[in-house]
Amino acid sequence: MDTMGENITARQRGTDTLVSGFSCFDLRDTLDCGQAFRWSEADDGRWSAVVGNRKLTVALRGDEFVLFDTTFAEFEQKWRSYFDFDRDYLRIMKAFGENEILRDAARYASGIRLLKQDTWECLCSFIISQNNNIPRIKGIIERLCENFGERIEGGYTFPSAEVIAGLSLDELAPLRSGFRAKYILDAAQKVASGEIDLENLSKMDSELGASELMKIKGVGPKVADCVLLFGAGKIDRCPKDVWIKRVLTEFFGGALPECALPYAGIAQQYLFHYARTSGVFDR
DNA sequence: GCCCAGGGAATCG
DNA sequence: CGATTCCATGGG
Repeated sequence: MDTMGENITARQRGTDTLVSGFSCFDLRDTLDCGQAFRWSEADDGRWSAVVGNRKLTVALRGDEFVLFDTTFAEFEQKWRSYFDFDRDYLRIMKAFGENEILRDAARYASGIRLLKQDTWECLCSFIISQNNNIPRIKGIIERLCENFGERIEGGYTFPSAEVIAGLSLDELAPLRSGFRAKYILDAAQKVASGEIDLENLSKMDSELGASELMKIKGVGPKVADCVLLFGAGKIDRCPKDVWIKRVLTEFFGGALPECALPYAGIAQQYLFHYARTSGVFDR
């Protein structure tokens, strides 16, 4: 099974939860690779983000992953699936070994894990991502949360579709999101009204889910695939952004190799990171 | 000033 | 159909 885990162990120590037994995990690779936009690193090496209704702070210490101010029960209920600890990344990387480029990319980006994010936040974030760069995407999302999210200890939550749906285009102006503001509004209205049911996506056929999502203005194949992959657990989706298109044409003759297809989303993450930051395309 | 950025809609031919 | 062009904004 592709969901078989790595036999990780988690235990509570004081107010923190400690996890060990995973094989592939690097915080920068995972939290700053462009799949999620709210994580940031502090001077002491800890990473923090508001996830759902609370702010979470984590760190990697040796071979242990620390979740601060977290109970074991909360880890089991929320963070275990958020950090994708029920997946055997080592076995997937082994499968990728059949292809040389994929093997290199997987080795280069081996610290990436897929984060299971909130579907609505994911939809909104990747609408904002279109024809945009990552630092600016982060800025727009930050302003979205500060302006319309709920104030909590240490930050702001991501505003609900219902809250956004009640706003006007003028009220979204402070985001400075450009032409994307009307897309954010259309997404919020379709979700809040129930016209689009994001909760169903994980159970739905992926192609059907994609066409549902593409009813939203500003959502095309790429954004839809990002929502399915990062927000609905559809591991076989491969969002085709400019980098992946370039990798596919220059290295793979247009499509991912057979060995990558069951985990196309993970291959996509490895290749995206590899293409963008390793310098393979520089020359 | 010019280019581009985790695309997609509108408008061509 | 496929191929261009435009879209707001900000950083290099």
